[in-house]
Amino acid sequence: MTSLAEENYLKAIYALNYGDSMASTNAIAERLDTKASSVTDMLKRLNEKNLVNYLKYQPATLTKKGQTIAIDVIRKHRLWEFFLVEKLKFGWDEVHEIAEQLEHIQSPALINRLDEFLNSPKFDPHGDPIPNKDGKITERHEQVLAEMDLNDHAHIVGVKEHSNAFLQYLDAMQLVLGTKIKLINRFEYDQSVVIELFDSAKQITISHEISKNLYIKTI
Amino acid sequence: MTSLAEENYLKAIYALNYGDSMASTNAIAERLDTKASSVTDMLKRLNEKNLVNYLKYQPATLTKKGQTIAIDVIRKHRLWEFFLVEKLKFGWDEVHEIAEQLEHIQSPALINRLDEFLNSPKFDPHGDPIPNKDGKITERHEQVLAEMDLNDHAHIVGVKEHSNAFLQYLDAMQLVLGTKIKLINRFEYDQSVVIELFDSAKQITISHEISKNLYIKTI
DNA sequence: TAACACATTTAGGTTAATCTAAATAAAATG
DNA sequence: CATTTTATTTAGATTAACCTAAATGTGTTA
Repeated sequence: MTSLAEENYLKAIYALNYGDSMASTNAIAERLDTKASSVTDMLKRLNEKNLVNYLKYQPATLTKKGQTIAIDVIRKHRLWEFFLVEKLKFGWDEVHEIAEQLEHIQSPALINRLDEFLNSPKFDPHGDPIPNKDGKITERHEQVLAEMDLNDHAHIVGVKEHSNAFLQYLDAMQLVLGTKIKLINRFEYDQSVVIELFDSAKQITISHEISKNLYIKTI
Repeated sequence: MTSLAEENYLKAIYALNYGDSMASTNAIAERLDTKASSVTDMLKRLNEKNLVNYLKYQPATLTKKGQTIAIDVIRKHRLWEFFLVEKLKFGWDEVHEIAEQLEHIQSPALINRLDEFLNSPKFDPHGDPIPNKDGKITERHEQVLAEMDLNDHAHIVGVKEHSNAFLQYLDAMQLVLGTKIKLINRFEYDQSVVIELFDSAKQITISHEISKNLYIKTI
């Protein structure tokens, strides 16, 4: 049995090992808002339990067992987020904290039934893929709005940033998932872009900071 | 903030103070499957936090604050049970353990939206009343099948026992909530009763042990 | 490569929640 | 009502998860 704290460590280590980043003691500590010494403590325990590969002074990685648990927690998190938005009508900026609690409920039957009830959604409200029952994740080699070509058409399919401030900005700009856009112009000066929203036929300007964090799929 | 353990103690004390029973140290220990010394410890802490009235060697009662929390946890438990049965299609004998976990999720917004989503149900799948947002419980001065008069008609509206064995027995006998029955006969010898099920027009015999634990409402 | 900065670990505590064993109070009984 | 039984509390440990402060290792730079 894995405790709530352990699950959070596994999730953090999983997330930190994405791309070229590593799960160093300090990185984990910052992510979990705790102290480095506490992390060392926990890494030893998780290593003992065969959930984490840990050698003094080196970044941690997940064992097969640890990864299975981490992905299961992520599956639960994203399924609950989908439920909260689709069924309970929460905004996509309101669900993270609640899902952080719900993801720790231990009941395979519950998650299977929830998945069925929701018709096995493939993506959560932020466009992140929901791992399936066997832990398989359909990783989308996403393209980001900042890399889009002039005059191309695309759908918004996800966000790279998950902060409430960012999500609320997108809401205000009507840049929700599924929105169809066209790239009208890009300014060399600051890499800001002008896009057209198909539904409203409006044109808006977007900073590089924003366009870097919006996943799109060209049509 | 109240911890998971504290919430479970409050719930136990609330339940044990029902009717003429009392929340003695031993009674709480048995209910929570823990040791009496642990209970004494916790009672001191809860008393310190003004959630429980506790004097050495005397049974505990809840303060106003403690009762509010206990009822809120019960509200969450029963709403989740309703969700699990109505939406996720669990059997009424499968939901208790899952709801024991879900009841500790802290998010007033979540419970309000869940309540709305479920159309503010008044009773959970076992016929127990669901406290409303203000903590008000519509206590039904229930009559039990064992006290029913000959030839009277009634609906089954709840169970007094919640064990899986009992619920599964009722399922097998088709004695689910809402079932319409008529009392055909009562045997003085062992207080067993013969009832007729309206839907199937079948007659079945039921032991006193069962009829004592089935709430009914006469028509 | 010696010295420094920074990352990490160790040592030693703390807190909530539990336990066992021993002590004490309350209740029951002859 | 004295004694025994039972309930409850106290004393002292334990465990997971955290902390602070000190020590030590690693990597970078002069």
